Amino acid sequence: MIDMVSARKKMELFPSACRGAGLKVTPQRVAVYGMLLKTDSHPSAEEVYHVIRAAIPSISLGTVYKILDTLHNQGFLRRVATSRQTARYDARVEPHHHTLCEQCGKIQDVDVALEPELVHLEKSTEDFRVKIPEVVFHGTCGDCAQPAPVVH
Amino acid sequence: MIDMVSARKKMELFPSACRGAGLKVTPQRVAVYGMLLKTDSHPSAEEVYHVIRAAIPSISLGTVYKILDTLHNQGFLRRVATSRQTARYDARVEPHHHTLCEQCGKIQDVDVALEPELVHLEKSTEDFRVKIPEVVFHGTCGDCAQPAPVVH
DNA sequence: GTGGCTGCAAAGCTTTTGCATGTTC
DNA sequence: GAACATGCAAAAGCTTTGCAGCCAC
Repeated sequence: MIDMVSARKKMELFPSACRGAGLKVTPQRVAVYGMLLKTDSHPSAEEVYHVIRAAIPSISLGTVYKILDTLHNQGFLRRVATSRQTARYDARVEPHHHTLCEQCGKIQDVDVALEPELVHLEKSTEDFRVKIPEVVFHGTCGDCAQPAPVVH
Repeated sequence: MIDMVSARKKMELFPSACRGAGLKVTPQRVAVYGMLLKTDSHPSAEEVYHVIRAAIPSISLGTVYKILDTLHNQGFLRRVATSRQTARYDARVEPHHHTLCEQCGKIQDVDVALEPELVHLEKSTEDFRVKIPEVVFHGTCGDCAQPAPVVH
């Protein structure tokens, strides 16, 4: 479920945040960031590309990759940890966690704070600076758990 | 740090565990599994391939991929969650967690139980069957945190 | 002997790179 | 106008697939 208030705020701040980071405000960047703010499906680069093409038909997949990389490096986006080949993106940079369906790859948000344990864990990892602690719940989603339909 | 006692036990049980799962016991499989038991570096398929080649020069990369896939499907291996393209493997299937260096990709084990919180988290995710809860600590490892050496 | 496994090569998917052109500031 | 971003195409990286021959059981 998306927090539209927070999403709108981020969208409003985006242009000045870009300029503050030395990035130019292009329609492509705005569209990619806006799209990621409006979804909770943690799309891949390819999925972002297909959605953006509806609004900006001239955009290229390579540009989408470059934008995702730039926004990730600047901290506008998170790359969700998965055990698959394809990168998945998330504009919610606030601490939260994910379920990952090993069958279909679906990623869902898990909004549970992990404070007391986290402090403990961070202390235990000397020689490593933790930026984002993320719990990945590997498993099977509701759709994939259902018995396969009988084919006659 | 590797628990050699546990690793030796697993190696001894491997042949019968394979047969029990309907898998044949081939030198290639034994070598791949044995190699992963002896390391805590969470190697990629390519890295496994290079090590195994020293013992079995005829092995091919495709075979390594197939073996890793088979052993993962049968629960002998975990695929570690990362935010990179390359899959990383772990023969320690018992619950434990990882640090992930966003710079160099290094993965290290974090051995802290997460029991009380986990129960809480599992309850909170209806419609999803959790198999493995894994904490990924995204951040920067000691080597990458060091200031770049001055070049004259 | 049979079914499954290996080795090889080709193909597929995801991502990166280089460069000319276009756009933001 | 300068610096940066885009679009395009080629290439690189990782993984899967198909098939003939081989091996474990």
